[in-house]
Amino acid sequence: MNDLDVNLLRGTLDLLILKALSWGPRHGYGVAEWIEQATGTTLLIGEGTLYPALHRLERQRAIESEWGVSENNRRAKYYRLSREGRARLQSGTTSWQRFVEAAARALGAGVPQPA
Amino acid sequence: MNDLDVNLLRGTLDLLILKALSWGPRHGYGVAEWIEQATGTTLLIGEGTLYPALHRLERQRAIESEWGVSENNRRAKYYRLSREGRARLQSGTTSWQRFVEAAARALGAGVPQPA
DNA sequence: CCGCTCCCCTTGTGTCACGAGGGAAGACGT
DNA sequence: ACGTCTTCCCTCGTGACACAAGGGGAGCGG
Repeated sequence: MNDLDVNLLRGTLDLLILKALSWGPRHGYGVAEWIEQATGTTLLIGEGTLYPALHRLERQRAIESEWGVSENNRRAKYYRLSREGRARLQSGTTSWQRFVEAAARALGAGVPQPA
Repeated sequence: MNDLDVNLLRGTLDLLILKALSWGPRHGYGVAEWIEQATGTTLLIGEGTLYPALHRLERQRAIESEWGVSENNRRAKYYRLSREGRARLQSGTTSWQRFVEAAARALGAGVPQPA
């Protein structure tokens, strides 16, 4: 059905990850779970999407990692928001909203009757 | 300021173009103008972004083109929405809204106090 | 005839979501 | 002891695409 959703994630995924970590450290797997649940299973993040994104954010110093043990007694890498990450979450969310509002306004205007 | 807007256009540009044409034929330049104006100059579409997108949509039979003369007496290619294009505008807008709502819900939840 | 605006186009570059792969290690049943 | 399942990590190749930087032609006003 919705094979068009593709690409929409661009520019939003990073924000979702940062938001997932805004309540405290989480391991990668948990971030994906949070996103799925927080969006009512509308957004499903594959591992091939998630992990590169985490590494990217870490390289950009938006998040920091530390090995630990999960609640299921598994080896897990816990990510935590850095100060820059928190700032980026805020400014990013703001401009995301600006973008969405602008686009929604353009897309939402009255639809002319079809033929 | 907002150098972060980048990438957000992905998956939205096509819809904006289709929407621009939903009121009648327009040439490429006019499409860009419409988008800029309809979004309150929040979204500025470069020509290197616009024309490939138009060609893409035409290749996908969402729009059709025809050479003509602009209101400024210039040679111009006019684009018109096809039936498929109109259908795609509708379904695309719906799933765009679903995506945005889901993301907004996830991003909008209460922000924990910083440190 | 010079510059400006309008209007068209292409190529190269980088980013990135995604699918498909691979692996280790705890838990659990038999 | 030994599959199998789940949790958790990772990488690589591919395709899509926004964007900047180029190039051009043609009307128009000075």
